[in-house]
Amino acid sequence: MRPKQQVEKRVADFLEICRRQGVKATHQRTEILRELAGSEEHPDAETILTRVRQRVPTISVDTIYRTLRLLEDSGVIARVGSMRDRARFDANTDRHHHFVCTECEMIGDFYSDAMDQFPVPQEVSEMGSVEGVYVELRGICRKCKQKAMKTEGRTGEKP
Amino acid sequence: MRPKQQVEKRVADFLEICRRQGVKATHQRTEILRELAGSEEHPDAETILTRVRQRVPTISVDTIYRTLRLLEDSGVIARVGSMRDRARFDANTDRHHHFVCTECEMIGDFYSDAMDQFPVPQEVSEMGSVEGVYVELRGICRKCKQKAMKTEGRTGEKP
DNA sequence: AACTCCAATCGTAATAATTACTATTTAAGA
DNA sequence: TCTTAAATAGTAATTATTACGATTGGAGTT
Ligand SMILES: [Mn+2]
Ligand SMILES: [Mn+2]
Ligand SMILES: [Zn+2]
Ligand SMILES: [Zn+2]
Repeated sequence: MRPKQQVEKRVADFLEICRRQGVKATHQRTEILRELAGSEEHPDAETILTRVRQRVPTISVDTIYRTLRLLEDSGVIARVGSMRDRARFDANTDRHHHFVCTECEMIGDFYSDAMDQFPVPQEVSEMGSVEGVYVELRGICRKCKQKAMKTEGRTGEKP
Repeated sequence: MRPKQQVEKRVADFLEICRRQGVKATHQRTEILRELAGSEEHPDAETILTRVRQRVPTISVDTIYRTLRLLEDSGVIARVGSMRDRARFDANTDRHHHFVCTECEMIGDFYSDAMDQFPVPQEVSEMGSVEGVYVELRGICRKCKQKAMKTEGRTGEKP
């Protein structure tokens, strides 16, 4: 849960962007962004739908997906989590990267100047122009490791 | 197109793995790997299907997807290209990373010791244990840039 | 080489995420 | 308040991927 103040700042910024881009600042859009901006867990579309429904009971899947695309295109949110069955979303616009648990799909943020300022290799410049870097560190999270330990113990040599 | 010699080496290695793991070295599996190992373009499942069909006309989608999963699980191939609508596959098992064109989805390999030996930040160690790094440099490839130039010229100020 | 057996394949159906359609509603400017 | 085009809700369509059940064939045995 992110601080309410920050969340409302993000929502206000979005309303300004709507005005500038000439798109309507609807209740649905506002609530979807508010939900995402308040979360640190990079939820998927269905999770966002379920949660926003508590406040806007008639909201539709179409609106969820359409709004997420709109927000992504405006640079207000990003899509994270590679090659999984479902997309995950992120309202954190600070330059950062992700740790992904391959077991439970938990996604955590981390920051690294070294990674941000990584020099683009020659061979890449020859392929095209680089506009963004996506880094994902993959492994097993604390929680899943502990769970594995317990399971191992249960099937172990104890009488 | 990768050299035929290298491709056949990869296929032979796979046949050995089949023997060790007690799974059957079928014609279909061999041809799927041969196709993928011979390509440098990180094809998707449908592309692989189309191409393998030229040599094995009756091969089914099920076999393609099932085999790709088998090869991935055995570490013979990898899945690349994040958060797109379809998965892309890679038979290059050398440690390397990718440049991805956001326009045409072209994927190119690059190598970087610096990126491979990157120290894992403290905050990540606290989240869990890192087992792999996935890096994607995103941008616009040469070909797409030239195409954009031409289109711009056509709609420009020339009489 | 013929025999056996179970894993693998084929053709097709099912699933699940995402996108599209259309009648209805609503944000926002006059 | 009135107007209007954009946005939404409810539902259907699309698309990648996975599952199913009948049939085939790889590979070990005789
Ligand atoms: Mn994040
Ligand atoms: Mn590659
Ligand atoms: Zn986990
Ligand atoms: Zn391109």
